[in-house]
Amino acid sequence: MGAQMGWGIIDEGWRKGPWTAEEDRLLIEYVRLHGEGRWNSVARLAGLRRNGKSCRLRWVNYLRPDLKRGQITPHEESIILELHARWGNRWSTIARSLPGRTDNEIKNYWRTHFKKKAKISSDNTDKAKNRLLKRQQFHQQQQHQHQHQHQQQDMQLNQLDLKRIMFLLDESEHRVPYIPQAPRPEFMGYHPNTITDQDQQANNFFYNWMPNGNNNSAIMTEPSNEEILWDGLWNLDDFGAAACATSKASFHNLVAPFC
DNA sequence: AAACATGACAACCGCGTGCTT
DNA sequence: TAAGCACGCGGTTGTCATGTT
Repeated sequence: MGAQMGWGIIDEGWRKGPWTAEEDRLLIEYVRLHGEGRWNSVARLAGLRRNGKSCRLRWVNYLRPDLKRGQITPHEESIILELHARWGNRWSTIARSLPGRTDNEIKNYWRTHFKKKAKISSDNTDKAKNRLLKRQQFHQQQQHQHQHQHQQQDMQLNQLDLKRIMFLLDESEHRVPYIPQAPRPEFMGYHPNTITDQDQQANNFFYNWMPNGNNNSAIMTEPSNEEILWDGLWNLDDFGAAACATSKASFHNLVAPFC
């Protein structure tokens, strides 16, 4: 997609656009030798014609060895939804609760999977929002009166949420033996139709770099009841209704009071 | 079969924050 | 204390793949 469409161009001395396998190799080698950070030195020390920002992004989002690859699992999905309900678009905060997932990945996932549903339902939920606002105003008044009490309660809630998230993740780990998939060339940002021997070589380097021995045969178990439930919920037109429907399970602390 | 729409994802950009000098 | 720098974050854009008409 790149060069012919204006990508891969040199801008003020810096290369832009999709990364090549060779660039990845150089960056991985750089981090292996010097560690993360000092991204602005990468160009000089690693011989890359990329600015520090670009290098950091590539490392954080694709090359870090602890990254999961492959589709977001239903359990991760439920966690994303729950944490987004709590924190909003604080993707990095959400990502911290999902080991191996990046803020960029979660952000993209949210935009493509949830935002449209939310938009569709927004018209239907305007009234609900008004109710929510009124309740929040009421709640704020209460908070003035019992601020100290609420602070303590919030701390307890956060701890409970964290525990539940960890539980969901644990459950997920045990039920779904997740095996990170080797990324397709296009996922790596390379041009699938123009992969050279050098690219292939560097790609092999990447596979060896990734832990747990990547292969493409992700093992999936039968979906659990909860997964089926969530799968069904995504198909509901009224997102708000979905949220209320799941209040017992995942939204207990978040939306149940307003349903 | 072609045109168009949508999904998915990589990458860039601008801004805020915190650290260093 | 202020200025400069590095880094991180969230929003946005661009491109290809896939599905639909």
